[in-house]
Amino acid sequence: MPTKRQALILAEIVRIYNETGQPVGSKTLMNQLPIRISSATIRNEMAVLEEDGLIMKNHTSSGRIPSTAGYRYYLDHLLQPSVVSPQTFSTIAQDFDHEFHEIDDIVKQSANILSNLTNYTSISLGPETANVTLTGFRLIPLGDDQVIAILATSMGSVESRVYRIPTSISSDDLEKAVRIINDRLVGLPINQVKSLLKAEIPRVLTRYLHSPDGFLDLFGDVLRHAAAEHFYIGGRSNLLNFAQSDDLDRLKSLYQLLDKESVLPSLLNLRQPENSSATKPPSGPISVRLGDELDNSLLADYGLITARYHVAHQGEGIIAILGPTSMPYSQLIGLMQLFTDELVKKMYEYYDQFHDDS
Amino acid sequence: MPTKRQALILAEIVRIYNETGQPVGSKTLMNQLPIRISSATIRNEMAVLEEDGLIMKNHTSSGRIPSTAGYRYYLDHLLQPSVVSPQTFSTIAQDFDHEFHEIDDIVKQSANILSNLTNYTSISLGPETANVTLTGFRLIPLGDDQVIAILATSMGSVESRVYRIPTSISSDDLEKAVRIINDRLVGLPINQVKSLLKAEIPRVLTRYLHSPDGFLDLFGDVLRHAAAEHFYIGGRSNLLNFAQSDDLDRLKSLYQLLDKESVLPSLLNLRQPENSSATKPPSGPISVRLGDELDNSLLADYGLITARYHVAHQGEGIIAILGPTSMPYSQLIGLMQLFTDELVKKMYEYYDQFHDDS
DNA sequence: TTTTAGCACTTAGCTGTTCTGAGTGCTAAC
DNA sequence: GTTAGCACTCAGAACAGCTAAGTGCTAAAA
Repeated sequence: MPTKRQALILAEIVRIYNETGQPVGSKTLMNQLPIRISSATIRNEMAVLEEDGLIMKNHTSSGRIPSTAGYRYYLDHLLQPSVVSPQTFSTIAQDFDHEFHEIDDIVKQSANILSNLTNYTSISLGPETANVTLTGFRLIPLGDDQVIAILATSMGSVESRVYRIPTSISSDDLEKAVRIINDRLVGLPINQVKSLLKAEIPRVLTRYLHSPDGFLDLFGDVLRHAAAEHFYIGGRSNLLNFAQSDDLDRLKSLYQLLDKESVLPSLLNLRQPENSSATKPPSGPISVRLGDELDNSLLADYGLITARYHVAHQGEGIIAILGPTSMPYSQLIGLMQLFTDELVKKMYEYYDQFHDDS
Repeated sequence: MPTKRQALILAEIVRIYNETGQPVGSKTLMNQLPIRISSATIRNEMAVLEEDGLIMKNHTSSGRIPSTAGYRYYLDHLLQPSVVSPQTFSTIAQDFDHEFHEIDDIVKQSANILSNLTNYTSISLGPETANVTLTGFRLIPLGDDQVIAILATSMGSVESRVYRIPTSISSDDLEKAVRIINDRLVGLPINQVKSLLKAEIPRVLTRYLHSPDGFLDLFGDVLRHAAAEHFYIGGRSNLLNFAQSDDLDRLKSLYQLLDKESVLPSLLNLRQPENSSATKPPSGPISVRLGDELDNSLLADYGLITARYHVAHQGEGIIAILGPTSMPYSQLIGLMQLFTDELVKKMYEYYDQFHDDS
């Protein structure tokens, strides 16, 4: 536990290091600190901070930079979000000023706006599909032997995919199957639909249809796509802004990491393993995880600012900023608060068009 | 015009430089060349090649590397495609061994396969939509006041998008409008549909509908999306493989360039300005353009291998490899020939499912 | 007990020098 | 026309010296 003065010094080191990118020495601190103490005193205090593992030096006679633990302490105890400038505010409002046809377009656009605003990479995931229900399933024949399968959910999201009609199944049977699906499954949560699809539905269909397999594959496929979480990543190329030029290999791996949809959920701390007290979910709508906490060696020098937002009747969405450990957290967190507010507003605007009954 | 021996030396320089990445000196050449001549003779010949602008040196006493003009000459006169190894062949066949539901999935996959195979970045564009016709348009109501608009083309491609029903228009009118569209436009080439949409259709609709604007916007939007060329880019991160670590900024610009859909057509030499004899379209199905020829200062050190392929009744598709000026062209061109063959085969396989009448 | 001035010490990074290896251009002989 | 030989050039590595920034420690002052 650092003393109050030590904390002040730590905060100042974080601030200056963020501004300059250079290690901070005792003299610089003496000139910048609001209290009048000598550089020698600061050196003594810094020695303590270093013993506590909150700051470190690159070599014996260099200034200090915050360690990951130091950032952690700063984030937990010292940081206060700064207020966002009015023009930033109006930039956001302006960028969102489109008419969106699909919720995913909003999510996608949010990632782009945020990465433009911050010059970091951002990851956006729309409101979760947890308690979303199936509202309809259609098969529309298209020409010769193609159909388009359309699956609609209570979220207003629509998944449509094109299939070849399995030759094993008659169009009569298809109609029957669609009717059965709609009769039995509309109104149920997607997750339940998924599990029913494995057990009950095949039994029911076999009773009425000759060979239900082709249809089941088709329905399962479109369902899987509808239920999948779609992450949107904005400003990938911003990763190049702060990469040291000597680790192109790591950078490449990182790029490939972001393209793998499978790692993003764990990165954003979804699907937490149940009793892992090690990395417990951060509290509060905005949280920051640094280095090791991201559970990926590639991200040792990175930080992730995650903001969760709630959309009534829909669930929780997430938007995050990925950048170097040293980011201007104070500004960014202030920005994220405002940003999610605007994003949620836009989403309500979108949903209100449909669900006036909510 | 280099002599035969000079050409031999040039080809060898290209080969060795591609293998080692290092400038090639006269002694190395003496050991590698199939003919027995001394290093001094080689030096004399190289002096001539340098005068002709085909090779150059980094500094007074370094080995030679091929200049862009040298590569150009090599490509036009000396290169012969090498034969692809059987295991590469089977890798390609294996990677294509999926059942694809949409033509765009094949195009997308082709970009991924090619970039994995070559460790370069690849750009893929499906068969052009030039003589593709509209085969149907549907509006399917979804719940409250959403519709999904579906536009199908003779290529078997389907574009579906979700819209809010414009409040200005009654569902009765919508049905009428859809009927009119189908009666008048089905069977016409997409391009013609586009132009009719600007002139005739609005007039016709106004006769039958109260306020056709909302519908026209909607139809125009889905049409625009259906007619747009969708480029798929595979292996973006491979750009990092051969980037000098000191030009991160250029690299970033390049990344952003590739994300701009608007520059890709000109990069692939589509929509050639009519009388530009400067960069005349390269002949043959596979062509290579280098440095300046790409008309983009960011690409001064890059080369683009473009392969065109023809799919009967559909049009021309393009797939390209983007890499450094120094690529193993011999292998890559051999590979591209095989690859497009496989790709075309796959596409016929796909289309044959629908158009048995072709 | 805390703070401060002073000083010896450390280190990265810059500068300049030297040395070496690879390669060239040229000349004179073959 | 070809080759051997030689002087010359240049990048890059290795090394030393210097400077600027910063540290830790000690002893005196507050």
